[in-house]
Amino acid sequence: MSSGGCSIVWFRRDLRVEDNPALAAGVRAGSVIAVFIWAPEEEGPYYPGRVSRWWLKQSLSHLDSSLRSLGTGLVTKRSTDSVSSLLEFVKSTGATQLFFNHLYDPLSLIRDHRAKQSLTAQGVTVKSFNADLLYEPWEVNDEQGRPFTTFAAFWERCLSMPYDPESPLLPPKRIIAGDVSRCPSDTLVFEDESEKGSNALLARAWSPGWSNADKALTTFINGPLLEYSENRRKADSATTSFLSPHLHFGEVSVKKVFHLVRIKQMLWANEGNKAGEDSVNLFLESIGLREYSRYMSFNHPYSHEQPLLGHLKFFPWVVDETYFKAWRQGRTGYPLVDAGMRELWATGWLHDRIRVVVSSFFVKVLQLPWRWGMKYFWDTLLDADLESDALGWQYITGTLPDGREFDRIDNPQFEGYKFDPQGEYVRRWLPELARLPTEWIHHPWNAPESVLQAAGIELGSNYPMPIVGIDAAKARLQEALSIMWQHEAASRAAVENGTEEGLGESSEFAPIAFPQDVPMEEDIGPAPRPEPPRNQNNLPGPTRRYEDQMVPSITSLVRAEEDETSSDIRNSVGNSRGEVPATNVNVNTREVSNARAFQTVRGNANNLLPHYNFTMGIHNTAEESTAESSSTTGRRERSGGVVPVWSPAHSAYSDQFVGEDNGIAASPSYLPMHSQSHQIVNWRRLSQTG
DNA sequence: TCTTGGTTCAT
DNA sequence: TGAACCAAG
Repeated sequence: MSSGGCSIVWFRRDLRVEDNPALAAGVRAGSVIAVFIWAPEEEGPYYPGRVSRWWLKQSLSHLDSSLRSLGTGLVTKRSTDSVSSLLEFVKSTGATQLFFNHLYDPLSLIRDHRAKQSLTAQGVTVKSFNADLLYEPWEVNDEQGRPFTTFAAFWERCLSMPYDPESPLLPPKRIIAGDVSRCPSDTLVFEDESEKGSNALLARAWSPGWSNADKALTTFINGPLLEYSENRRKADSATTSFLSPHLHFGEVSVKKVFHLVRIKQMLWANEGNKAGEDSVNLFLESIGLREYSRYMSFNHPYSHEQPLLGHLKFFPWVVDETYFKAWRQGRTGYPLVDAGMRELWATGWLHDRIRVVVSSFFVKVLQLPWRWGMKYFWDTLLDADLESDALGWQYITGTLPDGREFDRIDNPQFEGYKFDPQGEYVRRWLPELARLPTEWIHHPWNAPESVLQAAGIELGSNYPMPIVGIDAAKARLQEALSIMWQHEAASRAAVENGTEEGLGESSEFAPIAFPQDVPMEEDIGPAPRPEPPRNQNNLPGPTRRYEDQMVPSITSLVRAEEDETSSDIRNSVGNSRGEVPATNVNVNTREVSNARAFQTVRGNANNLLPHYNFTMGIHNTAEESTAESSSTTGRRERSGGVVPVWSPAHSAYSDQFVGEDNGIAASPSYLPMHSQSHQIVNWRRLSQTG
């Protein structure tokens, strides 16, 4: 490759030296300057939560020492604008190349594209790579060359691709250090004083860093993997892989995971080990879901803030901060839900099953706006991952074509006996119920008074009554759904009659703000109130609001002319969905031709694009561009000359989903108002078992 | 072997 | 709720 020039390797969520194509490219090209830029403000509302920042800190120092032992250190920079920082790096080091690995969340897609353009304009050669997925999103398409819309089909295709995922790369043997004398590292601050105490506990349970990730992987594959299928019903986390935070920060490569698991798979298949095979399939499926989350994010950049199926726009969410608080604190009166929420609160971790239970309860029983829940997960989960969490919440909320039906409520009582038959999980996290016999552990409200007394429980006092009855919730949900469909129909009619006036302007559909700061209070406080009062419509619930809530809105859109209520979810024809922000204007020819492999973005006057504005006060790149989908079946771009630009997804496909323009004008800047909401968890109050 | 009714489980 | 699976007939 290149002639001993100096290259910058930009680390992000690929904090490993093994199987890191960007690093490998840098090493191949000559001397390397490894950089990490900490610019959390760029993430807008998704400023990483406390536990997540703790992990990042450890992981970076781990990476730094690995790099040092290979010959160079990690240069760290505090910044509010990654791209400017990169330009400064170039200036102060004379680097002639930039290498990095792809990310697929909307902000990264825009930022990385901008980085590529700015640096290219300075004469820097920029190359980017796939280090996060088995296959790039644009490689996986159906027969017609369109993206899949259901997970099963997507995953089946992944597993039967005509070519295997690339084999993982070995770590470099050594790295020639570039000259960094003129760009000293900044000391990055990831935690404040108040967070240190809580963070200290994390180190007991977790070991961030790529080589630890590697150990965790080996341990899992040689141990719990075999029984993964057997154990999946248990609420207890002990049998999970514990890889998700490692994977989130790219400490271990998915390709390597896949590779090693496949080896086991063949082994077990040869032995006729049925349990092993089942387990492998199941585990790979969860890897597949992670892939799918990137796939969805790439194809539908708004899926973290908007329902993909349009009718959900019209769901009348219950806006009740008391409910929200009860849920966060694990005081809903449903033991399984409460145990889960306490575990999350105390450890930043939750078994996947229980994530489904608590989020489903959140959306269907409490009928709180799903993005509140998603934001809370973001703030508290150790493995908080925007794409995965968005997929999960959309699944629960029934806004995916293959998601759960919205109108079926899972009963936490029954789920309790399913996932935690002996009540051990509940007893561990809800000490106040520890003495309750198993017979009543998942429905204490039915227990005879004498039993409660013997167990030292006073319902409504030291453990709450159910915050909402399941029957009441069912009725309320039916009601809400019928309202939703009415509105949906009305809106559709309005669109057809051309009388559509813009729902975004009606106050009824105004965005629902995230509750003012939601710190986890020091004390748990009194039991939440029981049934909410009826409102003026005689709905058995408190205030409802329409429109999907605006909570963590990364971007705000100025509405494109015609399309915000193309809420005909499945069949509407129309080409006006604006989902492609900004490829830039000055795309050089080579890039365009490469980019076309990704179905990229070029001029077509028919497509109106919304103008994209970052509202976080970080940048203001209101770029405009037009889009066209080319039907190229994705050509593989192994050495990656191109940053994946936002995929324009086929209109035929996209029309199944709500237009990714929600018609809501600028949201109030979220971050300034809620900058504290991530530092919330209080450990000391909770039992630390195990 | 084909049917059927009961279970289990949803990405 | 419905598809997929399994045991008994």
